[in-house]
Amino acid sequence: MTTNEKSDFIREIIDEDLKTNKFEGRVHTRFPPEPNGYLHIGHAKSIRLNYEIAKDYQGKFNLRFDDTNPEKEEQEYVDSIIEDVKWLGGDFEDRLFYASDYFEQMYEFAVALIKKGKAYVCDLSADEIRSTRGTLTEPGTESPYRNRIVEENLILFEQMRKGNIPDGTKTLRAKIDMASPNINLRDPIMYRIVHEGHHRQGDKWCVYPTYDWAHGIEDSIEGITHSICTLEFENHRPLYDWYINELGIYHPQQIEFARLNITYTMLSKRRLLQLVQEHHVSGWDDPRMPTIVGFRRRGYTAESIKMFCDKIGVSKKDSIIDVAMLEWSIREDLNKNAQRAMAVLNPVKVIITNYPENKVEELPAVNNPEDESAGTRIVPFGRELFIEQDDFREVPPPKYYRLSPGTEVRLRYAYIIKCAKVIKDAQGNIIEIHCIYDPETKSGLPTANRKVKATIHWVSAHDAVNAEVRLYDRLFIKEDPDEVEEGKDFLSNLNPNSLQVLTHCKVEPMLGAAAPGDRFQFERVGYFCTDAKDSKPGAPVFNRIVTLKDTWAKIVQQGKK
RNA sequence: UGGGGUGUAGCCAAGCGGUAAGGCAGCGGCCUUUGGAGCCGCCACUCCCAGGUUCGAAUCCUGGCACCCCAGCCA
Repeated sequence: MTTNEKSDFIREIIDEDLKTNKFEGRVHTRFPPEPNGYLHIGHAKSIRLNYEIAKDYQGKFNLRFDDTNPEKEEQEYVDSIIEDVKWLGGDFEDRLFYASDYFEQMYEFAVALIKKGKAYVCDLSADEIRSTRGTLTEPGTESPYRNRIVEENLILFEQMRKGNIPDGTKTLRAKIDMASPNINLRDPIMYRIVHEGHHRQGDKWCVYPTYDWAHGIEDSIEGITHSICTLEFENHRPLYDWYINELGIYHPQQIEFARLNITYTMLSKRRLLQLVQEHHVSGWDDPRMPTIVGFRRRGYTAESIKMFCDKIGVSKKDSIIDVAMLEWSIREDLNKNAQRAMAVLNPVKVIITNYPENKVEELPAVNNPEDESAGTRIVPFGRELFIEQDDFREVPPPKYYRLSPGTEVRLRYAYIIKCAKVIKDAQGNIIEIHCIYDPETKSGLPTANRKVKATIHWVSAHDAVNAEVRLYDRLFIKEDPDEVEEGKDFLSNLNPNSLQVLTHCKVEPMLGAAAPGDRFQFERVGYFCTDAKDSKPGAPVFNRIVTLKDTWAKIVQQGKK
């Protein structure tokens, strides 16, 4: 096996099927979302898995909405899902399908099952069905309507469809085995009556198929070969197979894999909806959300998410991926591709007292040290600058390399400066740092190579652009957001500091013209993305995508232990 | 207590009877005009446990144990 050949248990199954010619050499996968919410990174894992498999085996990949429940589904979700799947590179070409387009066919199949004596109309209420289903250890009891004659079932089912039977009073059930150890086989419900408009079908239907009944039919109609889903559907596979076998239709193979979990991250659609509805976040696209729209607004690239999905692999083991893996993916991408810039988030003024009063120099700065073709740009330098408050300490702690009274640092792309004096206000806050520069140390000069411990970034005070910077941190303070004290829920694990807004940042001129969605590395700070909604020309707003790895922070951290 | 799954390092994950890949994290060092990046090195004498088969077992057999899923007219 070559090193770059992918291998996982699903591909092994496909290889075997190819060998035995189970599907005449075809590979056809699908991603079947229910349009009841926005896609999150867990869906990205599934999209990439299904798409990559189809691509690698020269097969096909479908996008199919599993829109069988009108009570929860909306067109807004359909639209966002299509956009997100495309953004993630899931190319379904012209194969965009809707389960609801198969409703007539499903209805006919149901009639066929009734005629076979394998399905019946049941008058039991939801409560009665629950109480007759039995338990995990005890068998259920048969419905008194189980042996209705075919003709009666046909008539009643038609009436259900016509809409003259109230919600919840009748269902169509498969006649399987009330004593099965697999509860899914205890006469499962195929249709329920729901008088609710459907986002695509309008009022055409008032009976809606359940997942188990619908899904295999959908896969079969589309000629799917490998129907890949998550582990919780493993118990449903016998039912998936039963329906298809009884119908005698083309039979795809269902395969289950472990869904994605990430530390400090909530990936439950229901809970993400709750975060949005209760305004714990600004919306589905809040940059702290693990949704695809959230990651996109935050500044994550599609490429980084693809890399992440490749790296985590696929198996049947319940797993929780370290969020550091995700952060690694975006740094890996942006280190190679992001334009560098200088931005001072928490500014303090530096005055270079021996630098001429009105002099301005235009200094060349490298756009990307990892990519020579990115070229250079010009940054203005002058007598008054802003530097990061963190880059100066009046009393430097051990191993602190940056500026402090009497020490020297290099200003990136400029000169070496030495701190001569600290100016404070009446409260003792540092308001100015007076330095002297050494003209011989200008970057590029042969005499510039004097070693100093640190290089710091800066922005010319005269030319600085004011910016807002939003520092995002993890949304939850616990690795497992669901790990809570008695009586509390996951909301108690929300990180109160997940968003910090800085409104007085000073950034280099080039950043004033940044377009929405542009990504930068603010040197020594992190990767940032111009906010697509709130950033304006001349008044830019930047989202922090991820920090740079910070060795100094680690030293500080270790010092505290 | 029924059924279905899963156990390889802190987190993922290869491995398919021939003597434990790789990545993330971590830890050293080198290099550096980003405390970034890069480079080098370290990081499982052992694969949930106990027996057995075998010249040889993470891989096969037997018996345990732990964890996850299932009692929606959700998907």
